[in-house]
Amino acid sequence: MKRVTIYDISEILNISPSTVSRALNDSPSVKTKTKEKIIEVAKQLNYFHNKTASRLKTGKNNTVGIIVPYINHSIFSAIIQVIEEILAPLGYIILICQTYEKTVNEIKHIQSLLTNQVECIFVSVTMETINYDHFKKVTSAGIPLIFFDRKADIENVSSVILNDFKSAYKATEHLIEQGCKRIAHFKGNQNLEIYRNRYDGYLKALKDYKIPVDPDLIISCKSSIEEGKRAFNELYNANISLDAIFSPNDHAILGAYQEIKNYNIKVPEEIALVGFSNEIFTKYIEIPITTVFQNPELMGTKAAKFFLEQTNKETTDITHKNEIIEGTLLVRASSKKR
Amino acid sequence: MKRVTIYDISEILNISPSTVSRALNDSPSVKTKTKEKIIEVAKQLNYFHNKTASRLKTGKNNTVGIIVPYINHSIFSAIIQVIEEILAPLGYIILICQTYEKTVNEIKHIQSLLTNQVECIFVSVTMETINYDHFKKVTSAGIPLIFFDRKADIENVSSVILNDFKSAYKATEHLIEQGCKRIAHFKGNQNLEIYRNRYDGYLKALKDYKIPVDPDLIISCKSSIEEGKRAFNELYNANISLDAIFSPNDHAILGAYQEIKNYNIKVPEEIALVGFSNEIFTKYIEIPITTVFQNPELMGTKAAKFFLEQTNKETTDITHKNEIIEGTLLVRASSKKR
DNA sequence: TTGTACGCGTTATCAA
DNA sequence: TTGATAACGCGTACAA
Repeated sequence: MKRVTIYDISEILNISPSTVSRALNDSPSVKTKTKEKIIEVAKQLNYFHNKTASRLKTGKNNTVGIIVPYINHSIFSAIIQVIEEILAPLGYIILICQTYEKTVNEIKHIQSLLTNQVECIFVSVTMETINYDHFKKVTSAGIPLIFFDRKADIENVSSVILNDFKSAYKATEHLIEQGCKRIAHFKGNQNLEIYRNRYDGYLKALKDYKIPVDPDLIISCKSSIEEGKRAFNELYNANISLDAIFSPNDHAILGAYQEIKNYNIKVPEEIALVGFSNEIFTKYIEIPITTVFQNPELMGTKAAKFFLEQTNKETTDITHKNEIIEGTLLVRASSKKR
Repeated sequence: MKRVTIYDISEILNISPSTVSRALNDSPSVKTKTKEKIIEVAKQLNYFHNKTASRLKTGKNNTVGIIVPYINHSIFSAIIQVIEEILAPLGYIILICQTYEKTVNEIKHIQSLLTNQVECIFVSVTMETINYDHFKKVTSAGIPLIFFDRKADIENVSSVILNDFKSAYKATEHLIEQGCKRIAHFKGNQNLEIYRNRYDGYLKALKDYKIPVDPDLIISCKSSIEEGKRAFNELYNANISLDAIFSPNDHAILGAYQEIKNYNIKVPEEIALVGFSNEIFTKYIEIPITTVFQNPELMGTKAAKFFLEQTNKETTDITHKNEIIEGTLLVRASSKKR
C-alpha cells in the first residue's frame, strides 16, 4: 500500500509541495483559505505526516530511549511511567529496552538507540556490567546519558540515585534501636553499587553502635523469594542464632518470612525483619514488613527534568547533575518490638 | 556537534560512499580488505548508522507501538515485557504510550504512532473510549492493529483477550459451591467489555444455580483499594446481608478485606472473597485471596506472534485472528469454606 | 569488486 | 503568499 505524500496533495490542488508542507505545519505565511483547502484534501486522502522524512531533514528527532533490566519490576515500571508522563506531552516518543541483567543486551540496546538517533538515553545498568565503554560511546557522541537507580561510574553523565548507604544505615539502626544484636544481612550482588552501599550501610551502623560484625550472619542472596528461603534455611540449619534480618530487597525477606512462619518462629519478637523497596506486598502481608521507600516517582521526575534542562539550554556545553535521593524507612509490624 | 556520515568515511579512504554503505551492511560484494579498512575508520570516527535515513530510503521501519492505560499496572507491564522480549531480538524497536484511561490521549498517541510510521500498533483501550474512528484510521492505513486484554469492536483487527465471562462464571460458581447464597458484586465500568463480561458471568452463574439476583448486592465500584472500602461500607451500613463478594479486580477486594478485618468479620467463614487478576499481594496477604489468573505472558506472546505472522506473510491480504484465552481460578483461603 | 546517479518525503532557502 | 530547488544520509539499480 502506497502511502500518501504531500506531493499527492499538491498535485490534486495544483499547488507546490512546499506550500502544502507549510500549510500542514500551520505556517503563518500561508493564506487561511489555501490552508483550509490543503487540510481538507489531506483528511480526505487519509494523509499522515511522515516523521521519518521530517527527522532526516530537520535533524530534530524528539525521541528518547530508556534501558532497564526488566520493565515489569515495580521500581522500573514506576520510573518509566513518570518519564513518559512528563515527556510525552512535550512531543517526545519513548523507546524502551530490556537488558535482563545482561551486559550484551545493554551494549546492543545502546548501539540501537544511537542508530535511532535518540536525543537522550536513560539507563539503569545491569548487575553484570563492569566495563563501561558502551556508555562512553554515548557521551562522546554528545548525547545526554542519564542514570537512574543504578549508575555507572563515568564522566560526563547525570544521575539520580537513592542514598542506599544511608537508607541501609537507618534500617539497621532501627533494628538496633529495637534491641536487636544479632542482625543477619542478605548480601546482594556486589557488582552493583546499590548493593555495595546497602551492605556498607549495614556494616557502618553495626560499627557505630559497637556491635561486632559476625561473618556467619552475612549471607549472599539474590533478589527472589526462593533465594530468601534458601538463605534463611542456611542460617537456620547451621544453628546460627539471630534476632533480625536486614535484606537489601523485599523479595528475599518475603521468602525468609515464609520459612520463619513454617518454623513457627515469631515475628518480630524472635526475629525482626526489614526489607528494601516497598514492594506492594510488604504492606498487605499478614505481618506488614518494614522496608525502605525509594520514591521512584521522584527519581523519574528528576531524571526527566535533567534531560529537559540540558536540552533546552541554548549553550552547547552540557551540564551534569548527580542527585541523591533520600530513602524513607517505613516502619511496620515486622520490626516493631517496642 | 556534526554527526559522522558515510561520506566522511568515503572521503578519508578515497572510495565511494556506496562502497562504504555496502561494507557497513556487510554486503558480500565488498572485498574483505576494503571492508576491514572501512569498519576500522568507522570505529575511529565513532560513526554510527543513521537509521532515520535508512528508514526513509528502504521504507522498512522496524518499529512497533504499544498503547496502554498505565504501563506500571501489573498486567500491562507484564504484557509489554513479553512483547519486548519477543520483538527486540528480531530488531524491532518498541515505542510505548500511556493513555491514563483518557480517549484524547489514545487519539493523540495513535496519530503520533502513525506519523512515526510504526509497523504495528498494540492497544489496550481506555475505559472511556466509545468512538473508534481513530482505530479505523490505523486499519485503513493498512497497519496491523492488535488489541490485548481490552478490545474495540471493529473490523480488520486482531485481538487476544481473556474469557472474562467464563472466568467470572467460574469464580461465582466456586462461591456457590462453597455454599454462598448472598454474593455481592463490585460492578466495574460498563463501558469496558471486560467488566461487562465479568458482570454477565456473575449473573449467569446465579441464574444457572437458581439464586435470585438481588440489586442491593450489586454495587458500582472502581478498581482501587479506596473504592473497595467505600463499596463494602455502603453494603455494611445499609445492613445488607451477604456471605460473599466477587470483585472483577483485586484492588477493590483488598480494600473490602481491610474493612472486613476492621469489623472483625471472619473470612471466609462469614464472608468469602474472590478477586480478579492475580495481583501479587493476593498471594502474600494474611488470608490469601482467591483470584483469576489472566496469564498476561500468554496474551503478550500471542499478540506478538499475530504481528509476526501478518508481517512475514508474503501475500498482501492481512489475516486477522481473535483469540480468547481461558483464565485460571486460583482458589485460596479467602473462599475455602469446605 | 567498485563507482555513478538518483530518490525516499520532507523542509529550508531563495527568488518571484 | 507561493514556487523552485536543494539537501538531510542512506541504499540500490545500473554501469564500469
